Amino acid sequence: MKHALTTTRAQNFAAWYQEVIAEADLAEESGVRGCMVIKPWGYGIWERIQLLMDRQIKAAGVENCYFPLFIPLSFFEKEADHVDGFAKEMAVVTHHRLVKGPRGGLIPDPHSKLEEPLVVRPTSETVIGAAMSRWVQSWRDLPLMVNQWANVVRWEMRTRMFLRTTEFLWQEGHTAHATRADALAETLRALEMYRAFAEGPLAMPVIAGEKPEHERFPGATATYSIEAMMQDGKALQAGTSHYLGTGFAEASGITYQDKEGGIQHAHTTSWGVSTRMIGGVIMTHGDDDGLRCPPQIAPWQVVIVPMLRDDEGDAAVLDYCRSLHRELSGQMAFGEPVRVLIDVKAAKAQAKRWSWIKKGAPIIVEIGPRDVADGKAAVIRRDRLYQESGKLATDFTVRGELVLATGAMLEAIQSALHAEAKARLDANIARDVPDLSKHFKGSEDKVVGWAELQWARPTGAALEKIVERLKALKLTMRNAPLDAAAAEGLCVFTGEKAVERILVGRTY
RNA sequence: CGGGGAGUGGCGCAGCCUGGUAGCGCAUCUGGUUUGGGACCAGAGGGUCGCAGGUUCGAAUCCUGUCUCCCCGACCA
Repeated sequence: MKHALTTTRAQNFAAWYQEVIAEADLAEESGVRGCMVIKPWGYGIWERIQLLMDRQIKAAGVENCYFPLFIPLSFFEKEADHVDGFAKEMAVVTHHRLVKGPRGGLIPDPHSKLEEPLVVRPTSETVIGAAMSRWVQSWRDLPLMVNQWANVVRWEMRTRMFLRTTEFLWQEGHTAHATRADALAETLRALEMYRAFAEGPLAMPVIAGEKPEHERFPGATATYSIEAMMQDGKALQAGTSHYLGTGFAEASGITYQDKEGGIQHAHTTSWGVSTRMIGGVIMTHGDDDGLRCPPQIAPWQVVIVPMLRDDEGDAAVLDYCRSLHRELSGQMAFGEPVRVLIDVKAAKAQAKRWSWIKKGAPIIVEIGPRDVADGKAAVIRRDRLYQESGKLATDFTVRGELVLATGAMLEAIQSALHAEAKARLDANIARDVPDLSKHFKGSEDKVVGWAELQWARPTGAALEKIVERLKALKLTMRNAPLDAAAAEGLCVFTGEKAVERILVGRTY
């Protein structure tokens, strides 16, 4: 069977990933280190993610706002762990004007040097904390819950499109609460929102759990994540939610007067998901013909491709497409009107078909003169592209039947993608692993997945030793699943009594 | 940042060692024949070789610097 991509997942997963991004027109290199241009199809997916996530955020009573891109350096110096975590990856603005340099070209004007350098935000706890300190006076001001959709910059050593870019787009929620219990509840509420979002609109099964101590967000008291398994068995951290304790409140002076008249520090949280999720969707649902975009986040769910012949028959084909477009757009899927596009681009029908296959449009409908005559439509479902014979599975359906079936078909595609990924996740978590190095041997070339281990959760030097041991096997601890069974055996690392179960695996 | 590889029409590459002002495939455009698994034939357009210096009569080719990309490590949403 001939596939649309030249590199298959089995041959070279990393090269395949890049080819999908290029061939599906999701993004391209920009010429600026680690920064990408997100193209319309890729950005359209992000807009769908934004729209659906934003509804969830608002439904939880969190309000959107916007904070500055530039953060005074001194803000970062207030929280010691936070600085340590981010210091080595900051973009810093030191000047505000350019002048002609001695050797031609432009250089920063020495006279325009800033009194205090500005950092391009890598995350906004510090600025938002400063605002919260002004906004919060009384227990009546709590909880204070805000969110912003923004870009952030982290100067990473090594970048990969969508997965780790120097600049990325995300959503960051920041909340302040009166008590630890309230803040923890909000942290877990956000985590559950992410879990449900990944499993729903993204059709991407994940494990929600708590990060071990050494994997926490800089400055956090507790960090939770959702972890997705890519088709090569590696883990992708697809969202995080942090309980920040009172550390940031102390650093920023977020205090309130309680009912008894005493002054208290607020308990804060932060939580975010980013454009990385698109990378996760690619590596979860992509196949050797490109992306398979889950219908809920597909910018276009149904693409009608007219088969035009540059003759007098074209007008009838286009008319037919337009009325079909009207009928399909009147259908509902996932509680929203179906998003339908007629691809009228002046390109050959076959070329258009393959471009939409590579982009992963869930349903492709081809209309030629024969369909107009028969009152039918040729339907291709992206999740089941081929027949057993290896031929494209094109279903010639009566037009009216297609219209009525479309909503259910989109929902079926969404479920099928999720079920496929869920089966893979479940099949690749090993629960009885006596010998880690043996188990993960060759995991670079074959899918090994993760191991769920019982451990004693030691701290300090004992933990460091375990981390080093895992590192030698290229493994990291992902999270301790919230819904895991209680530990009942001995720690695989120390032999002590185990206190929880933790996932380990290779990661992106 | 350390080790390795690479930047040549939109994309993928050859040419570089042994300097003499660019070539191939795909894509694009035009015309014709085609048309439900990525059509065929004929013709045409498009690059000064990542960028900046240097050596030379002459640089894609040699030298230096620099930027970017890919792979491996350290770092990470």
